[in-house]
Amino acid sequence: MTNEMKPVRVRFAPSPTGRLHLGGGRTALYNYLLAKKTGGKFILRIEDTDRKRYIENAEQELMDGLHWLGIDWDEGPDKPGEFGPYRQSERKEIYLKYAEQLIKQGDAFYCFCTPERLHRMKEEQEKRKEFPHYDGHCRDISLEDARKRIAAGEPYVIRFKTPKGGVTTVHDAIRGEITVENRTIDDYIIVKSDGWALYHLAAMVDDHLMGITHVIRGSEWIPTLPLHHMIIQAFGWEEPVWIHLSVFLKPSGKGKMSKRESADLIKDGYSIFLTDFKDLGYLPEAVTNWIALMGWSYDDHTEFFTMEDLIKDFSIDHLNPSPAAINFTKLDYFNGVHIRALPVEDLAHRIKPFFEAKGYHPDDETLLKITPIIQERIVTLDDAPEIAGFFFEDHVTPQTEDLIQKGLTAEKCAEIAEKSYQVLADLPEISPRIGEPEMRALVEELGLKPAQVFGVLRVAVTGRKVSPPLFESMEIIGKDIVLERIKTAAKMLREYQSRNN
RNA sequence: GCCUCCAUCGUCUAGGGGACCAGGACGCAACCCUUUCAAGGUUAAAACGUGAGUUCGAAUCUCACUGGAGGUGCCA
Repeated sequence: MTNEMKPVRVRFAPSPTGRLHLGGGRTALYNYLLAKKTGGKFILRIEDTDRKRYIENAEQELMDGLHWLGIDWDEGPDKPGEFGPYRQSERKEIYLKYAEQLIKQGDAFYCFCTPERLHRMKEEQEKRKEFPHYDGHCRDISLEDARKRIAAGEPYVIRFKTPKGGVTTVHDAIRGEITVENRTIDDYIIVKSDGWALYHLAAMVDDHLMGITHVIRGSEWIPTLPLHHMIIQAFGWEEPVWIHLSVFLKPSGKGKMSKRESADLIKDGYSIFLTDFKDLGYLPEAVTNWIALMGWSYDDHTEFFTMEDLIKDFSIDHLNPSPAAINFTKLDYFNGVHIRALPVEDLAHRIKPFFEAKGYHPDDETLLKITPIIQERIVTLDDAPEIAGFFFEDHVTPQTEDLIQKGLTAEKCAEIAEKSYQVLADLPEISPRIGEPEMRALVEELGLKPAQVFGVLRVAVTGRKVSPPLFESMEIIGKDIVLERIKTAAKMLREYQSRNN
């Protein structure tokens, strides 16, 4: 069905009031996917009508976050199109014009109630255990009187006039019919006293003017969906297909992430803010794959998706309406999978900054050599300097205790180091091809287990008990340094031996 | 409180009346592979919230309850 969909026009319409989080990223992604899939257009619109909440760098971070994920738009603040401007703060007059139309039609009215009166009204309603709603005080002021009061300089807002009886039913593409009693829909303010339109008006006007065919947005808009429907009806416009996505819950599944919890996450190497994932060592491919699957699925077994795959396979009828708990463990899994899927050169390029951030100075040649042997061992790019940083250190500092293998004495281990030295010193070079066969012969000769002999070597050469494959590592380090380190280790073991006798 | 939405393994999910004593994935456990750590392979444990109803037959449809979430702003 979706395969034959006509080109859509969709939009992602965030407000620059904070950082772009996972949920917003997913909403943007789904919009983008639907546009690409149908050969339609994806529009980025900035909803910045609330000047009080405006945050200076938010818009830039928003765009950076989307770009990092691999999402680009056809029209937006930085990409003029025929439906612009794409910042609501630049469209003030447009909204006023349409508000005026609503007033003339009798679908909206001027309201002169002071915030104080409204506050008192609300308190009384709460005392009487009624649900808070506008009491209709200014609903029936004649247009003539209203204009006089405005001319006299009285402050006012514009409210949409909702019907008092009956029900309103709106269709959502993934939830079916959503029916609400009209009496529960308030006479919402659509233009503030400062002359700025509110979301309910601005978004409906823009969606219409920008030719939006499908609105994919968060479920927090479900309660006001009937209002939006009424506004569109009042103008006589064509209604878009509504698609309300579920929310993301915290990992426990109990409620959504609080500000405090979001801030704490970073200590564990996670975040819910899109722009943090890069520095945390996550691949945009992995994050995209991960969030795509929280609320959408393809079939009962496919889970690896590139952006290209997603564009090909995405469809709105596989969207899931229920809330999803964020599972960071699964992100780690996806990151590993996508790291392993990367060409070596690409991965080498991506881990370089992480080495540099830890103070290493990786040369590209060495980097290219170590990348294949750590590729299946790192979960985040950030792990790379941790497990392979020693390749760029001049000296390693093994612990004597680590050099002594389980079930062996220091003396025996010293002997292993010394004999290994002799074997390796005679070779033209050390690599899995040249060196390993000889060393295995030595293992045989000594009557030991491979793990014991290689264990001594591993700690001696890399300075650690856990490392990438031994012979590959020694090849990269080079014969001279390897021999020097083995010699040092042997000396340490001998010293330990005499000290403890 | 009121309104609305949601409800399958711990988590993400497949499932849209018989194909399901419910499939996949993460995680967890065991085993195999193995010079460490990973990766990979095999196996195991693990779910249809409760109660009615419709039907020859319900995870799938209806209702109630329960639980969870969202909304209730001159925010978006």
